[in-house]
Amino acid sequence: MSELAKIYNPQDVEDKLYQWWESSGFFHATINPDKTPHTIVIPPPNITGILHMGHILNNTLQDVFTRWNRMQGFEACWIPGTDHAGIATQNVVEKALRKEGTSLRELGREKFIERVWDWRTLYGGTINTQLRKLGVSCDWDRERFTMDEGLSNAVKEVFVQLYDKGLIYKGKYIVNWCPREQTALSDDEVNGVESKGHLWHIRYQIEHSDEYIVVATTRPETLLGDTAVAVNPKDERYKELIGKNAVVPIANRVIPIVADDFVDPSFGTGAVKITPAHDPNDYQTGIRLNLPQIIVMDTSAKMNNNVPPKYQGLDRYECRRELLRELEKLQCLVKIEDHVHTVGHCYRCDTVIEPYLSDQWFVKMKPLAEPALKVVKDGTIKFYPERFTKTYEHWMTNIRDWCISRQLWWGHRIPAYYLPDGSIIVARNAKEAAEKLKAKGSQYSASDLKQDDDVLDTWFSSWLWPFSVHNWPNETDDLKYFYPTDVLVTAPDIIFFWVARMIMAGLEFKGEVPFRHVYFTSLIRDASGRKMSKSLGNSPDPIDVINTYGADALRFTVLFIAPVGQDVLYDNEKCEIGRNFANKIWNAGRFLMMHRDQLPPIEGLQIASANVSDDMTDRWIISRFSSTVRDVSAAMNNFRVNDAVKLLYDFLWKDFCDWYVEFVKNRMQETSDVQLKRSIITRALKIYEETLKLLHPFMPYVTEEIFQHLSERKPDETIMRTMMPQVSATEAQIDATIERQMDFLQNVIIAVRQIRSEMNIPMSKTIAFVASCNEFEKQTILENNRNALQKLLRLDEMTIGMALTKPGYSASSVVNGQEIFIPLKGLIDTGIERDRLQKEIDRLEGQLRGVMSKLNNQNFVGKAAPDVIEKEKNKQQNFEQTIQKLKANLEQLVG
RNA sequence: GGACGUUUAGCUCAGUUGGUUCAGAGCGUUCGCCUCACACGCGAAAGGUCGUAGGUUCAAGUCCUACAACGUCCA
Repeated sequence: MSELAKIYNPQDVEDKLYQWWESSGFFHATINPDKTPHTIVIPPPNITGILHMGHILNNTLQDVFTRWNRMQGFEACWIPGTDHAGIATQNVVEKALRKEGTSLRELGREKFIERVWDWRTLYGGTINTQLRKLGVSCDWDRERFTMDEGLSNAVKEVFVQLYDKGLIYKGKYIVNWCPREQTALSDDEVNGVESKGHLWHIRYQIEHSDEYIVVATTRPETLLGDTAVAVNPKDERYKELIGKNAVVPIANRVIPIVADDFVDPSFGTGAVKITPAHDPNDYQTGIRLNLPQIIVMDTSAKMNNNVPPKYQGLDRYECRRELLRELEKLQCLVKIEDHVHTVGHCYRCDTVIEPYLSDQWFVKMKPLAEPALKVVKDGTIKFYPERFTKTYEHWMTNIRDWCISRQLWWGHRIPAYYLPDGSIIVARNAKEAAEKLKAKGSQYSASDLKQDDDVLDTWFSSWLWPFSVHNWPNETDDLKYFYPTDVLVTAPDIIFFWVARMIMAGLEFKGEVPFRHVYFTSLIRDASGRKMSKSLGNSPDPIDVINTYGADALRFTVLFIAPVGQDVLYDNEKCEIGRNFANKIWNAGRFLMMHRDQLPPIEGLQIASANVSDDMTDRWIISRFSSTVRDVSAAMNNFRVNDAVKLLYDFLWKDFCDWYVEFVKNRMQETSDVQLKRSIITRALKIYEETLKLLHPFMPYVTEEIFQHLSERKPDETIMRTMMPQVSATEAQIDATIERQMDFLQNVIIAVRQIRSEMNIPMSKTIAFVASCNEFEKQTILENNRNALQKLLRLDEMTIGMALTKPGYSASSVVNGQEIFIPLKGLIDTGIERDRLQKEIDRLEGQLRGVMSKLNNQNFVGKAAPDVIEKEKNKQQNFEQTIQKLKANLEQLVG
């Protein structure tokens, strides 16, 4: 056993331990019928991603749950993996191609996809390498990728099943189209951004008349695709015009003026232009009123051949400018108002979304949503914090169909095959498609089949993740054992994208919920509350933080500062909390081991039991430890990780180090009995070791490192595979009497320290101590701890007795009814002491007044519970007695 | 516009079922200490009419209503 450094240095231990853990297979779970599994699937990070602070919190939590349950005796399995991220990955590789002077069109589909796989091999594992630095205990042998063969099979299987059930359909629909990515996006992939725009008032001439109708629009360029003008049927202003026709300026197309309840008479002019092919609301109106749909843009949001030649080929915004200029010239532009409205942006590239009419594949969501809503409502799946169930319910009851096709090459290609006559065969693969074709007795042959060019939304593979990782639809042993999972840890912003859909998929395809608990993490913001983003540059690199403070420090800090369900304001400096705590743990162990190793080796010594001792401080720390086991376990069972971390911090730092270790120090000095010394230190080390186990899930490295130093370990003996202290085994040792007695002793010590501090008596000066008790029990406590008092308070003289008289020139204090005197002849400043006593008297008299106003209130005495009244009476008595003593001391001081 | 959340010490936050000396912790600040584990430390102190206004109750930081500010999601 080597000497331990004075300060814990994470750099010396982290990589070494992680390699040992991983190579020893400690993270690996095996199917074990004797154990209950505890499974977590990682929210698979994007292969193009690098580790950021959000991942740190999320993955620390998953590791905490995994390590905690592993040490509770479960067969804990945390399945890692990555997500192929269609748009993001295709973008990254396209960018690389552009640098090389080529493009994906030039390469062609097959070559391009090869290039993406190459890229993935080279860079796709970055984030998992980084995650290892955090200390995560993932079962890396089970690592999966959403484009792996097994997962692809799951995707195809699901597509076919849903299609056969009539839950997948292809249709023309107005979708969110990203002109830059050249793909449709689901509603959830669009961010509404509030932006300043204008409301242009444009007049349309009434056909065969000199009259006009003025419409207000935020998007004048779409007027080229207008197929109606709509007004509210109740709007008196326009009643006469309904049924007449208007002429679209510039396009000079004649369109009807129609009535629709949807129109808000108070908005703009009360008359709106209807462009069914370029606006989702207009699309609905168009369907209702059977209006034509004129597409006026191409997929890049450039104006197409359906507009007058002068505008063809213009970008939508150029077109807007040109059009406005022309309208002004024609005196059709009546008014321009400033207008703030929400504009959809692509969540990947931030380009303004163009609502666009196109052929897409959809999943009918209603039938899937109903059972998924039920399991959350009835508590089969629990959300933490619970309030997210409301968000979930709201979304699930207003669910819309899911657009799942994406116009990309990178992803799961849609398993739909077309025949020259336009008919569709949906099949798991080309061979099956050919078989189905044959079975239909079609005129066509297999060579006529052409697969759909589009791929599926990435989430269409993610929603299967909890069972596709086990190669479903094969009923593998892993699937049987490890599904369903226990807890999902994720961010609330993907509750719709992912969580809801996983629940639907689990129920639909496995007939069972995919997880029982969903823990929604906080959002990490910077110190001034801004979201962390690349463009702001306010996002620290977690790897730098780990290198500076240590992984344990980062983990612990993030858990310590993350309030449940609230955003976290993070700042690198806060990692000092965790770093200092790790160092505290380290030094406590170092100190105890130093003492142990100074003792001569003794044969055959053993303490009867770590939890049996006559010593009050031993019994106290055992009680405190047992309370901590109980409370931490309860917190973990309720997913209150933040509470667990604080309980452990307080126990180790305050109870164990500040008090217990200080007592141990004295007891070690007090005796020369080697046997006794060894028994004291062994017991302290035992409690310390058990505390390390409790701490291990939160701070895996420092606890393992010390664990290895604590005694000779077998080569494969690791703290992460030990058993956690169990509530059932410890709770009988919680001893309220001992805790109360210790509390008194601590209060006495604190009182004397206060006097020292306020009287400016340095520790280099010894003082005398007189305790005048009125309770025998309290006197005994002090008697039994003479040595500790003497050492901790630096006393040269100690008098403990019942009803003693106050020595002259003394500072005084009343602790739990017992009087403490510190004779300070020559040192005492009566002014300071008088102020001190008066202040305490004032404080207590204030408290007493509060109590008396209750007790004098007939309503209180008449209506409050008897035990509450009894407590108030006790308080009154205590306050009065203490005040009396303080006053007496104050008078004597003056006299 | 709708839903949800937040508002407690200079800062960041605990405070569960209304009642225990309930007004707390960490950081920061001030004072004193290199006390032989730790200065990434030890000891002590100052600091808040618990967002505002009402209400319920013997009793409200805690429950109810309205309002304000901020935040998130949805339209």
